[in-house]
Amino acid sequence: MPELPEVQTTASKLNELLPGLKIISVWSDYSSPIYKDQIKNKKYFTNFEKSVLGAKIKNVARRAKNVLIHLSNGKTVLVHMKMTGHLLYGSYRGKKEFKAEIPDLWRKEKWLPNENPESLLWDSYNRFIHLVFSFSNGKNLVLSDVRKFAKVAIFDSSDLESKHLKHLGPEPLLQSFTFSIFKERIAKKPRGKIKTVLMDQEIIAGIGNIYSDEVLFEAEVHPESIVSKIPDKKLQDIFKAVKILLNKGIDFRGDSMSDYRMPSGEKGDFQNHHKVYRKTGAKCPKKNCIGVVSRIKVGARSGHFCPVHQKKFI
DNA sequence: TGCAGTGTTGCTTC
DNA sequence: CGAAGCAACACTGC
Repeated sequence: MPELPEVQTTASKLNELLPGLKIISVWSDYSSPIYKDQIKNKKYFTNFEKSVLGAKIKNVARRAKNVLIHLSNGKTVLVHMKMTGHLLYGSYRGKKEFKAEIPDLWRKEKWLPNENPESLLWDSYNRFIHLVFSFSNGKNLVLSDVRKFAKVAIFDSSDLESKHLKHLGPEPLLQSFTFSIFKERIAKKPRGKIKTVLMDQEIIAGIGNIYSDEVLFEAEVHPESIVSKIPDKKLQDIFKAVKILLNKGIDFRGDSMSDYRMPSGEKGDFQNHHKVYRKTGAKCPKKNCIGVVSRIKVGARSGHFCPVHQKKFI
């Protein structure tokens, strides 16, 4: 779910909506175990609150699968949505005034992201709201998360790349991410299975289970192929497919097969364009291929592929 | 009814 | 050292 295209969609939308807004209050049920860093207990939350209150949003960006909310005071709020986290922007029943106690009410009543009637489906997610920023314009940014894996932290903006995001691999959609860089990165795991290596955030940032399956289908490489055994020609196909599919994911505004939603609560569309992901038993969509999509465990994840035309290099 | 499976990451174990 | 397993959590579907 939130892989690079989903996080990019969220960050881009928020970057249209939030810059210039002033944070006038922040609420969180900090007893929740999700706030691994500063927001895990009351004392830390007070510090978090101090750092964001009164600050203006400068802009919102993405690095790997992290949403980065840069503030005017030199701080950055980092949000990782993990499996089921959502950043939603909207109003509480159109009320202008916000009171810090209101989230308890939201859990029972209605949250209307962006006042979009279709978003009523999100009513059922009210009780999973764990963090609320409210802004000078009467609107709010909330983090809802059923499984409570999402991570929120605040850092000095200047420390981000040099310290907190240092371990991450390069951004695959940058021009500077060339074929030779790609080869250099995956060569760090010569004995790894290609699907697992593509999903390793320290090797390349942003690819997860959905896009790795789709990339390998496109490149016609079996997910269990061993990195060092894959011929150069095939590596080029994988490299091209990474760029194509991540861009396609962004063009379709993310993948909502599971429960990813945009900040408005609307669905993305990439789930309607899968070739193999969660298509077990379907006929291989490649022209003239007689294969049937099968599913195997690769590492601890399920991988979907066509056993006929995706070649295994071992 | 019960249990396997679900997008991610990071810690523990071997 | 690297790779594999599993935990964090809650819900869905077979």
